[in-house]
Amino acid sequence: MNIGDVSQLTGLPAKTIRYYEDIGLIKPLRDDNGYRRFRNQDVHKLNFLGRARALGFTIEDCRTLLALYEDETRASADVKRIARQHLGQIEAKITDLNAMRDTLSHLIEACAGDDRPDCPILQDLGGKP
Amino acid sequence: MNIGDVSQLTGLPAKTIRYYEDIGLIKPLRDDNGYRRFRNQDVHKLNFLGRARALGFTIEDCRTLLALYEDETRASADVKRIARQHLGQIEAKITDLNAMRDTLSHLIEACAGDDRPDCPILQDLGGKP
DNA sequence: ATGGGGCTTCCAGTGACGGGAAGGTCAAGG
DNA sequence: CCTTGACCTTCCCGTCACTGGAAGCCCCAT
Repeated sequence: MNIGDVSQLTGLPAKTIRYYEDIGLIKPLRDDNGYRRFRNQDVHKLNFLGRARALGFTIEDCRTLLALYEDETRASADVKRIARQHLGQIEAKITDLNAMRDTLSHLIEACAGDDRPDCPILQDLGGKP
Repeated sequence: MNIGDVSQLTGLPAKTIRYYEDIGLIKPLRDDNGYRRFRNQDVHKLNFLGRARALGFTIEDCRTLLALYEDETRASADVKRIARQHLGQIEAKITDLNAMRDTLSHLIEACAGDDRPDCPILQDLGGKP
């Protein structure tokens, strides 16, 4: 399989697949013409990576998770620890964003949004003295 | 005022303040020795920028908001439009993160987290066939 | 005069790719 | 046989909003 087929199959852009090879996440073979040749295991790994990335894991987390995935003697505790840590970061980000959303939506509600210059949003940003 | 004082006052790193000058958000004066000399209006702008950035506005949004802030003849509708657009992006991100959190927390709950290799998290990432 | 802190500029790196150029390869159609 | 067009390759730069670090000037206190 060439990179285009794999891109179709996995939904990952060819650029991303090449990048994943660059950083050593996958190691497809090469044809005589220099084209990458992907085996089923490569496609499988790429699907794994796509799902892990969709859950927001960093590339380095993905590297570790993939290694654990391939390691038959892993301890599920190692996986769980990574996932919990990531979950914590997600929750922290959600908290931040919720705070931003609340502040912003209040300000937006208070703003007339007409052609006059008076604006609670700018007042707030300016330090509303 | 030198950059260190302003950094203290605004809570922004000196590096960030220099960066904001680089990209034209502020224009502090210069002393004869080449040091930046900040006026009150510069500090005020930096505080504005700090608050806008804390609400997650991009630098380009900040540039526009700052221009509106300084424009006595602005229409509050312009400000509100930017804020609403940003709010939409925040809400979209929250939705994404909530989905990730839900998926992740279910998987984490299902994972024993001991020294055995069986792991629903990896099963899911692997495509749980 | 020496030491230490503060200031300056400039260069490079971050994460996870995306855009685009320059050029090789392959199958089909004229 | 030639050309066209779709693929593929590598390489380099750009993204966003900074951050780190090096090399060097400036100023004040001891």
